[in-house]
Amino acid sequence: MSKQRNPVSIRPLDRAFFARDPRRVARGLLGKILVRRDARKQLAARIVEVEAYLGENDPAAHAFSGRTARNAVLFGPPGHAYVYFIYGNHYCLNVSCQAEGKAGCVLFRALEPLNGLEDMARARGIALDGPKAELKLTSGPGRLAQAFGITRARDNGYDLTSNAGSLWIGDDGYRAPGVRVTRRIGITKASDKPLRYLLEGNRFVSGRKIAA
DNA sequence: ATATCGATTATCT
DNA sequence: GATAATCGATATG
Repeated sequence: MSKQRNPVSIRPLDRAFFARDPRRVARGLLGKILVRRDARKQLAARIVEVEAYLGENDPAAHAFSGRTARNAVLFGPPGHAYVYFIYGNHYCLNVSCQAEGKAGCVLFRALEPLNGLEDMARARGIALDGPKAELKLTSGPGRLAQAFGITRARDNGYDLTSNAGSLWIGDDGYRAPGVRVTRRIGITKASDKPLRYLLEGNRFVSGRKIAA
């Protein structure tokens, strides 16, 4: 009778995990799991690509020009969802970091779907034909938000640190194999800084081409 | 295979 | 009035 640990148990990340520099949080989030649970669905997906945004010190960050109605969550406590709407079409999910008044955050760019793939496909409006279709479920910030039903009205400001909630982030003990760091995607300001973190070789990482 | 482009709206200047 | 932390479709080699 050796000590046994349930391999599928997932522990929520606590507030202290997010109360650090966004670069540390971004690295730490790789390999963790985003969970959506409501009456109808149980969605889970492993975090394979993220970007750090450094608050008021970072020209590419939404918080760069100070607090507004839109980015207020970033100036609040760590571990809360910051959801914004972009290009008239897409929602993107971030988690607030650092501390109250320090508006760092991490953008979720790609996930590897683990559970509830059929529900994700339905939310995305696509068919789950083959292994290739899975790649279109959660590879990209807009795609993963749609797959998880994330909207600003529903999720902005939501506390992501409780596994009693409908949206949270957990650790199942998985250890990230290799982490690669590149420039951030799709931004015009401070685009040279190495603040994008991804799991090396993971096929769910967004964007075929990598800018070093 | 990569490149370019239109969609569509909240937010800020 | 311009812009944007994107996506999917279309064009082209």
